[in-house]
Amino acid sequence: MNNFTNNIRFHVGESFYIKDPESSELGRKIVSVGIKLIDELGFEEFTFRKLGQEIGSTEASIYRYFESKNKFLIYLSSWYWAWMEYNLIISLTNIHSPEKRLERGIALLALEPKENEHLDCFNLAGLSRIVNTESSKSYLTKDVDQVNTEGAFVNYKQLVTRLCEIVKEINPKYKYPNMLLSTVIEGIHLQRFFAEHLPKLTNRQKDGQYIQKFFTDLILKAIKS
Amino acid sequence: MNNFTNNIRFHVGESFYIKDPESSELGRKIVSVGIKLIDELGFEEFTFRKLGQEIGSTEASIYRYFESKNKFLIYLSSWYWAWMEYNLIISLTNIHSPEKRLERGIALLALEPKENEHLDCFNLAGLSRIVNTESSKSYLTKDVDQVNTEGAFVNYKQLVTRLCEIVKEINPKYKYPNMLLSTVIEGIHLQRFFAEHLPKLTNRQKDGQYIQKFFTDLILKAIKS
DNA sequence: CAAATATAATAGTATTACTATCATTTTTGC
DNA sequence: GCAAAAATGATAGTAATACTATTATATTTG
Repeated sequence: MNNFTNNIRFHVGESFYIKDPESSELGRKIVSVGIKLIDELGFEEFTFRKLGQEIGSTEASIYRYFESKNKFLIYLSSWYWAWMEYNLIISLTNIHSPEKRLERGIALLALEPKENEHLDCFNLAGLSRIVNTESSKSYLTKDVDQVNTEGAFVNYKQLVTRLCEIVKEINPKYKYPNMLLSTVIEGIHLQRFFAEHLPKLTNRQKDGQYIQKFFTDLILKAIKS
Repeated sequence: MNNFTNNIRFHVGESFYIKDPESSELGRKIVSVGIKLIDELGFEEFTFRKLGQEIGSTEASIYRYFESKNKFLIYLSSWYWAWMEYNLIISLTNIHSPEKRLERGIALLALEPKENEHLDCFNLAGLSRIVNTESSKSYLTKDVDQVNTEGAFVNYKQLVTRLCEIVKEINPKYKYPNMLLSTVIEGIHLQRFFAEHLPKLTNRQKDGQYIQKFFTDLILKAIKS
């Protein structure tokens, strides 16, 4: 059914939780219902109070796991990127052509997990929607430099770096691999959002893979020398 | 010194203000100091109370101009995009080659206005930074469909449409002009932000024009048939 | 100059984003 | 099996936010 072993854990920097939520029943409930609530309400309307009520616990208990809802969001995003990197590694195993590797990478980034697929307490479809819509709010703030030094974005940067290496294999002279990859990743999120809410900013096609195709085409043409 | 006449006004949909801020001294103060405060504090920390104190007025008075700080942000963004469209029109006058037109369009989008340049009560450098960093927060919310029907994004969409037309001139068969342009516009904002705060996600170069060059290169390669 | 309108001053409400305290339950180490 | 430690629950409290309401005072306008 799935490729995961029971032993794998995705690492999130310790600055972003007070107590590891994967270490207790309550912690796992906070994560699973937290994902559901952010997905339903949006990050602005989501509060620890509402989450407490939903899981039959209290605000105070949640604060023993996470310092703030911003750190909770960073925690979730970081986990997501660690999980994506793992997926990437698996998806690229034994694929040798760098073009194929890059294509597969984009495909993975553009893929929306199936509803109800989950890994431990993480609902993947919900988490993917959250990262899509909410995660930019974790860096578009005045404290970005602070949380960055605490490691909020290492998992994300590592994934970008990994994909950049493939670009460099294809064209070592290409001057903008990091810009290209970060533009593409954020662009995928944005286009997914636009397709649903601001369709005049996209070119939706019957073919469900058009976002992936657009970005694959974009990236491959860009790095051709 | 500048190209603007005293008679030009940029149109923002009426849903986004209660009373036209350009119609009174207080209104103009709200806008000019509002821009300054959002720029300094970030949108999350910005409040009407702080703005009231800063301009020697009260929260209640500001609420007579704007229903909420979200609508204020939409107002500012809409004004910005109307202004950008006007700039674009001027910048493209008498330029006939569509490639040149597109290049100039990107250059304009990537340009950061000089400090202290302003048009009426709008400080352009500050407003540009706000649009860069904060404006995505006006659509990445659960009420995006509602504000969209009220016209929050018409000015933005219109600019995208205008640029798409140039793309279609160059290659009428290109399938993704809207995706390409919205990706590029948002990408420019993102890369500017990354250059300052998350440099590992960019490829900063000594040449101050590298963002513009990257996106021009990207877009022209993408639409080549 | 009266009437209309805009602004200021003040107060109030429900909610948020926390922190603090203390009692109770659960876990653990011996 | 029990005491000590740790985790959770229950409750309360604070400062700030995002507003709304009321009334008084300026300012504009016909």
